[in-house]
Amino acid sequence: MALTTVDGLSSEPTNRVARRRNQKVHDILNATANVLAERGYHETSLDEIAERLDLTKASLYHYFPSKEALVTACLESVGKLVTERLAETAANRKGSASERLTALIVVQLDSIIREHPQMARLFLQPLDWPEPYRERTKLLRQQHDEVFRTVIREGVANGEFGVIDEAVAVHCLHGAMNYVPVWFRPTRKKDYEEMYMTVAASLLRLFRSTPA
Amino acid sequence: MALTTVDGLSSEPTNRVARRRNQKVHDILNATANVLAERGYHETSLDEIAERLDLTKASLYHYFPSKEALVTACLESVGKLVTERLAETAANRKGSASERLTALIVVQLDSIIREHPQMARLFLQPLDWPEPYRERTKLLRQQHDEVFRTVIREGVANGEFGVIDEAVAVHCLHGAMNYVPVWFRPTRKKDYEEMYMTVAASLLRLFRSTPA
Amino acid sequence: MALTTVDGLSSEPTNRVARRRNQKVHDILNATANVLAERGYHETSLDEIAERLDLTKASLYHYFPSKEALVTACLESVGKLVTERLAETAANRKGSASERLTALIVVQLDSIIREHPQMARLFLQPLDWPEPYRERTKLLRQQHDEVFRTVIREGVANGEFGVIDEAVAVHCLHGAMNYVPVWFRPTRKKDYEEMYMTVAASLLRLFRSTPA
Amino acid sequence: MALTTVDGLSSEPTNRVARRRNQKVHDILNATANVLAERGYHETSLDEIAERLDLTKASLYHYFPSKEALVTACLESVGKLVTERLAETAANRKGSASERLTALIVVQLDSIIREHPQMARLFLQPLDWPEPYRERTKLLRQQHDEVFRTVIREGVANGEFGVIDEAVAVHCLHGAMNYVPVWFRPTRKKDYEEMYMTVAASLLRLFRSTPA
DNA sequence: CATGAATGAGCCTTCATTCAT
DNA sequence: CATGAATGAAGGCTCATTCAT
Repeated sequence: MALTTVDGLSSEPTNRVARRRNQKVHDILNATANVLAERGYHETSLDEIAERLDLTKASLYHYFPSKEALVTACLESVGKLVTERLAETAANRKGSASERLTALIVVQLDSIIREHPQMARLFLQPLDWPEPYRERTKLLRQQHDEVFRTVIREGVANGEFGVIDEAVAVHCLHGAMNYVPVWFRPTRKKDYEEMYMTVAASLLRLFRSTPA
Repeated sequence: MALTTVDGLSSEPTNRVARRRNQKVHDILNATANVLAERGYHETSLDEIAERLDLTKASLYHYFPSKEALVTACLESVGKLVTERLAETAANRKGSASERLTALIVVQLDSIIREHPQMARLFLQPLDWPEPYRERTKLLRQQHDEVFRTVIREGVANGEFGVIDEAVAVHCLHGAMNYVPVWFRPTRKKDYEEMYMTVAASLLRLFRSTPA
Repeated sequence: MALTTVDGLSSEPTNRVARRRNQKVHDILNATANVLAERGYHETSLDEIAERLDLTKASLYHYFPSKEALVTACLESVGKLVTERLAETAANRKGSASERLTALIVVQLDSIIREHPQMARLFLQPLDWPEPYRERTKLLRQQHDEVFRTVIREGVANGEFGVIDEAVAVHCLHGAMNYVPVWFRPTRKKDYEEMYMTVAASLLRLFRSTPA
Repeated sequence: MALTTVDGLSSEPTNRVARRRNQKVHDILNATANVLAERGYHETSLDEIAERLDLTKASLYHYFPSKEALVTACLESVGKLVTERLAETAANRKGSASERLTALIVVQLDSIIREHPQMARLFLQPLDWPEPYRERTKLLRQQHDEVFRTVIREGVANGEFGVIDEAVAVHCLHGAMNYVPVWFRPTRKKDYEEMYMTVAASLLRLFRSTPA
């Protein structure tokens, strides 16, 4: 499974040494994301991450002080990426709220199914992660939520959407979207797009205003 | 092993012994469910289960041949309970499909939030469980799904409901419902009922037929 | 694998209770011998012995105070049986020493291969048994040896046999005989008799006096 | 009990790290061989091996992935050593077949009694080892056998030896030789050599051709 | 007598973490 | 920087043995 890169490192390194280090950190986060996606948190061992990088376990400790720090950094980096991609989509103000929400849903589904499968685990299954991670991932989820909330509020404001309880509706949207990887098994490449649209159309009904 | 009794006295002791054993099995499954709910599968150790029962780890092996067997029995026992409760609710044919689906959602939410918090993990998070459990829990989820599907089909048949894709809609319903424990934090007892109704009302929109 | 009975209990029990107990002890020793023969000492658990008797592990402790006592009793009982059978054979004074030694070898081979396979383990592999057994089995081996020694001495006395060192020759005989179960794999029933005779003929060469 | 070294590592290590590792592996195999020889397979625990090396059990897993792998490596390394020593002896074509077979027997006895007592267990007692080992040790025994067979065949070819059944005779030879550690208890150093010669002389009678 | 229950000690194995080189 | 080595803590499982009923 080829995943896109994962960390958000961007600030230009001051010198070659720092650049090298940043590159390495980037590689490590990438490998971590892959293992996390394939095996799930509890089956992820430092040994496996190190092996994929042709490194030793001990070397990982030069870049991250603990497994927790490594995994947290990985989650935050992936989370940031996904949220940014969503934010870009939301920033395009063209089209109706429905169209824009549909676009967000499609982006989210593509993220957690094809780009960053580990995120589905993160969003969906925080209960199964060890305590230390829960607080941190909560923040990630909130930022992520915010993007959806904005579009939904605009839809409500212009009468296109109508919800009983905004917070609840957003949570339901979230639960439904992140549950997709559990049941979706594509056989053809085309299946992805079809499923994205079907799911989006279904979920839009949570928000569309109903005629009096 | 029953010895042939010479006198006419029926052998009650065997019965009492069996009852005792059943009680103990029941207690063990209960303790297991609790630990599972509190810690999640991967943090659940036989030692902790045993400790809560004032037993040693080894004693658990008198009742279950392995951790896998114990957890599986626990899941199936709770799963059966939940599904039965749902089935009872569905069996009550009074009211519209909407009313009955609402009732199902409320029962399900109450089950996974108050009665059997460990079930949320089961329904929501199969990806993070070790391989041997996935197949078995899949069956449980399917039986569970079936109850909802039946009511939804009836709603569709009588024109009350209209869906784009039944399977997708049911999956979305499930994802949304089982995600509730992740975000819901009640402060007052009354909160539960309110939330149940709000969530149910929101999710019904996934199914209600929209006017042409 | 059906083995013949194993203990040497014979002294007439004084009453019915004692007779019952003796019968039970007899059964237990038999079952133990079977499990020992099939699994070897280290794979033999009290649970398996008990199961074959439709008893519980705890019940075995009514008859033997420990696993060690049970196994020891079993070994001694089987050992006695085998030695007695050998002694009977040796007691028949007809024939040359060669003929009589051949008969002993055949009896011994039949004992450890068909009748009491567990004995082969005992005679051959005392090194792998826990310390407490070694001393006790040593005595058994000596008694067993004695039967062979007697016939061999007679052969030496009448000039039929000639050995360099009697003790060494007897040990060699023993090692060779008890090693047979390791390499012998019969395909037809007839194979047994053929092998017995071939082995006996080969081993007799250890003793037959050589012409000057 | 002091044993000679045990592994066959010879290819010069490329660097100091590799050399260190090889040395450690060598030490571990040695310690394993010692414990195996003293306690037998079933009483051999990783803890005891580790303790003799001033290591923890976990450290052993840096060198061998399992107990089975460790023991197997140990057996193969010792087996190779013994077989090589025998092969060297057999390669010396000087002398009659009798003389050469005598030399082989002496080497074998010295190997299993003084050099590698654990080997006696291996050759003698495969029945008591867990299944996974049996196949592997079978091969070792066959290679080992082959050396003896070659010399015996030569003796037969030149009329010096005459056997009823070659395979049976070789098996008897093996059984007798490997049984020696069970009964031999030396009191003086000189005893070893005396016993070697006595046993060899006795066993040669299994093969020497008898005058018509 | 017989048994179900309970246990303590022991075993193999895994893994995040530390440290000297 | 990188690594091989080492480890402590923990986990699942087995089994001979004890004991109250």
